[in-house]
Parts: sequence; C-alpha cells; structure tokens
Amino acid sequence: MSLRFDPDTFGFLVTDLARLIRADMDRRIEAAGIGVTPGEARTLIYAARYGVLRQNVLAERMGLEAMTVSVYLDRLEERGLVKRMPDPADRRAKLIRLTRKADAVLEAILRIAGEVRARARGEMDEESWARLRDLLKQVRGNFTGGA
Amino acid sequence: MSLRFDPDTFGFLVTDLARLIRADMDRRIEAAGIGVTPGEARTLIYAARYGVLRQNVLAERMGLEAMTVSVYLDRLEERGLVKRMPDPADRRAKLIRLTRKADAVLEAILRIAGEVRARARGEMDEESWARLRDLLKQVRGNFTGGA
DNA sequence: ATGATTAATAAGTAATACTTACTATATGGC
DNA sequence: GCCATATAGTAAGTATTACTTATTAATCAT
Repeated sequence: MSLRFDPDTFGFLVTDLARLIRADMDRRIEAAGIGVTPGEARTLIYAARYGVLRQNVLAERMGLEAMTVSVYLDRLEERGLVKRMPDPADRRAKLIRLTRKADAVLEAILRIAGEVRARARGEMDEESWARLRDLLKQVRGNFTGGA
Repeated sequence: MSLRFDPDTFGFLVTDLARLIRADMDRRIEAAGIGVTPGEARTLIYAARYGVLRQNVLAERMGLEAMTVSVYLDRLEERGLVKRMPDPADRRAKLIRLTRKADAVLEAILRIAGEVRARARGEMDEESWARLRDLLKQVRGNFTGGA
C-alpha cells in the first residue's frame, strides 16, 4: 500500500541484484569446480586487467582496504594463482603477478561472468543495455567522486 | 589494457554500487544513532510495506531464506521494533507486526535512504533516473523469473 | 638523524546469508 | 480417525565480504 515504504527504490534494486548475481556466480563457480569465491574472482580480474602492480594500488583500484585485498591474495597465493614479488623500488611493498596457472581459471571465470551477464540482460535490446551500463557508471562515479 | 578483463561490466558495477550504498547507509545510520543495520532496516521497510504478515511470507517477499529473516527479526524484536504474534489460523506460524516504537526508526531510515539516493542520483536528469530504475527492475525480473 | 608516514599484515569483529537438523503443527490419503 | 508427509519456525554451524586497530619494517621529509 503505502508508497512511502517502497522496496523497489534504486537502493533496494541494486542490493537485490548484487545478492542475486553473487549467488548465481557462486553456484556456477561451484558447478565448474573452479574453487574460488566471487570476491577472489574479482581480484583476479583486476590483477589481469592492470598487470603487475603493487598490492596497495590494486586495493585502491578495487575500492577496498589494503587489508581486505591482502586476505584475498593469501587465498589466491595458496591456490597458486598469484605470486607476491618484492618491489625493487620499495622493500616494504610487494608486486602482484598472476601465475600461468591463473590463465585457465580466468578463462572459466570470464565464461561464467558472461553467462550471468546474459541471464541478467535477458531479452533487453542493445541500446537499453548500453544505456543501463552508462547510467550505472555515472552513479558509481557520484559515489566515488571519480569517473 | 586488455578489454577482456573489464572491471566495468554490469556485474562489477552492481557489486561496487551495492558495497558503496551499504557503506554509506551504514555510516549515516551510525551517525544518526539509530542502532539497526542496513539489513534490519530493509526488513523493517518490507514489514511496513506489507503490513501484518507471516514470517515465511515476509522472507519470500524479501527473497531470503526463512532462517535469515528469523535472525533479523530476533534482533528487531530485542530492540522492541517488531512483535511476533501467534497466527490464529496456524499454531506453527507467527505474524510479524511493527511496534509504535518502530515509527520513529522508520522515519529516520526513510530520511537516510533519501539522502543516499540523492547522492547516488547526483545531477542526473529525471528521465534518466526513471529509466535507470525501470531497466534495473527489468533485470531483477530476469533473475527472479517474476516481475 | 630523527620524526612522521607508508606498505603489508596479524588479530579481531560485524554483517549478510546460507545449509542442515530439529520440533511442533497441519494436511492429505486411506 | 490414523499415519505419512509437508510446512513454519528456529538452533547450530559455516562461509563470504569487508571493516578497524595495532604492529613491523622501510621510506621520506625536515
């Protein structure tokens, strides 16, 4: 009844969708026997996107605290998917690099991400889908103050 | 570099936004001294939206497992914001009702949700904002199979 | 040279949400 | 009416995501 209590506002929609997407990713990753969580998959993709880079820079790119990313990297390193290397320019810092073993995992993750995306899109036409992405980018920019 | 590893796809955008929104909500709720988590706030809004209803129906409306909602309700009941009442039609079931004490909390939550929404929207024009909501609804529908 | 800052991480915590197993009650078939 | 099955709620346990605080080691600025 009361429109004041609307569970279909922007925030609810985004929160719902994030949960649905994560659950779907999770299920598909599980089914594929990849052995990484959605968060770890996210870390891998960022690392693949930006190449060799410092942990703190990776964390900043991901919009997470350094500590949070450090724990993800622990697990990815245990699985032999990333390697921490000393940064010759700063002995405190560590450079993150994907291993060859990560290639196959990344391929599988990309495939799964594509499947989830296809499900999300459904029958939506090209223009709407592109517009949706643009609008979401704009909103994210409003939060992060950046692009 | 590689466009194959794009951290600006739909899934990333939604996941990022959900995290940013939750963090912003959290911060503002904290600052206002309301003493409920975003998830509890969500539960309250659903309860306000649908009126007196059974726990299992509430869970289904929220798209969560009954157990998950049960725990939220435990905490809300502790704070005196909801009341569990026996369902005269089924002695296993419990009806959920908001207390009067919940009114003030709901008001504060709505105000905060409005602030977060305003931040998300930024300078976006009316048409785009409405379109964004429609498109998100459509995508959520693709996941839930419903509206 | 030293005082402040930064990079990484150990430790602890909180929120969100799940599954499994259990109890009590309800319902449908015979 | 009786019993098998299903349902409503919850206790217990777990996993993921992500935070804060404090510590250590190294760097930077004055």
